[in-house]
Amino acid sequence: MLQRPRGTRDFLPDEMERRRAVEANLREKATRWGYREVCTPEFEELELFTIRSGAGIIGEMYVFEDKGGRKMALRPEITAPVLRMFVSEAKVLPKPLRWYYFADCFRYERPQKGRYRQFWQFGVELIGADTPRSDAEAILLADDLLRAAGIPCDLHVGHLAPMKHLLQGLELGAQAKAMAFLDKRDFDGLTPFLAGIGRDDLVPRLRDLAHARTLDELFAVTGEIPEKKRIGEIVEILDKNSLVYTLDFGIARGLDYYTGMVFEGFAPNLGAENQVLGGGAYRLAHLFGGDDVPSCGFAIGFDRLMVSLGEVKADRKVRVAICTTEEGRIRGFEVAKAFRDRGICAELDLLDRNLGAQMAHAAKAADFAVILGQREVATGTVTLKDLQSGEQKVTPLDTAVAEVAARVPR
RNA sequence: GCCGGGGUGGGGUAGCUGGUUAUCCUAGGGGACUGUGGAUCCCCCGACCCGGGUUCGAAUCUCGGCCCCGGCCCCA
Repeated sequence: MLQRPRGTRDFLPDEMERRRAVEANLREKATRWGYREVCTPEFEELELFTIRSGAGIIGEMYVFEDKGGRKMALRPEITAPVLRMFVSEAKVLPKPLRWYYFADCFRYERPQKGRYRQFWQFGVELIGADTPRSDAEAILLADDLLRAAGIPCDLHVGHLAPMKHLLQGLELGAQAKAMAFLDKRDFDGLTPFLAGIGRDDLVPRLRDLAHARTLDELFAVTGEIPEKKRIGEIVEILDKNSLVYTLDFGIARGLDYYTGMVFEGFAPNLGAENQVLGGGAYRLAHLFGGDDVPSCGFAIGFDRLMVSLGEVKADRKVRVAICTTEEGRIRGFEVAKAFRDRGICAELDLLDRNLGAQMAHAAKAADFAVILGQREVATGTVTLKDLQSGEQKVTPLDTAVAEVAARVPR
């Protein structure tokens, strides 16, 4: 038996229906906010990703050489491709651009709960806006999407400015390290690190920063900083919209291209990999040869979302099973077509089963049975049976179709 | 890359201190039932992850690999 590649999954129809149902909710919501779908290639030049994230990520990517000897990579994320696309063909579109994508990504990592080597992201990029309101829109949209998906998510919202303000005396490498410790809330690691460079005086203020849950607590730590007004405006918008969230100025997001507002979302039932959403304000376009366009975006880990949702059933479509005796087999195709033409799912028996066996099958898989035998064929009628109630009647075909159509939920 | 637990029909399992034809449930196909139901009864289909070793004999013991689950690291 051939095995499927490690960290990948097969999806049976039940699961695909669940995934598509959730996906449809996400698309619908993003569309209502004015976001439109974009799509980029499944693979890109390797450099696109190393420019953004450094050569260190090569070990965690699917990298290959194409027949022309070019270094390529399966996309490990979609923000960089989208910004590449923006720079190469959308620079002149009226700003801001509101784009979303739903697509699969590939990372060569050790699989664990909610982490696969092929996984799907639903992401949003808001390009060319840099105001408290654009920051707030991204956060509110993220919340709206997670609600649409049915996930009770714990949203953490922060801003990098306060942390950078406190760390401004340190050299860049030390700043990055300190931020990584803070992001993990690893004060046991942070303290000796800062002591090692003679700055353990910062530890108490950093600790207070990471624990600040209100703006008063935040600014008590940082004092006046240039971003105070902007952070205040973001928070005001979130609060006026009754958003439930946690202020968290310990978020560092591990990447240096984030420029200001950052946020993350955590969902239950996920074990060690419980972050389902991450994003913030960033600047990337200049890396791909464009102007330094400010952007803001986030991505939702779709597979984690589905794991967190657990066992939910997608609504099943109304199905009609056409059950025939030998005399009705040919007419069955016409009858099935009449239902299909009205948008109703209709299936025929293909196995020469006797009527009893067809009915038994229909009872498991369908909502209605349409019985076609010698009598129906002779009189040009059908027998429509409601498999829930057990009621049945002999009617003309279009009456039967209309009756079933009336039962399809809209 | 590291640590722990696993891998038996499509799904779930018993066996696993080596020994006839590998257990049971479920799903699937057929029949009892060529004009009507998910019940019942009967039949059928279908599995020891792969490879080496020990042995008269391996699902069982052993080694390696692959994969799965959970965790560490990482997490763009």
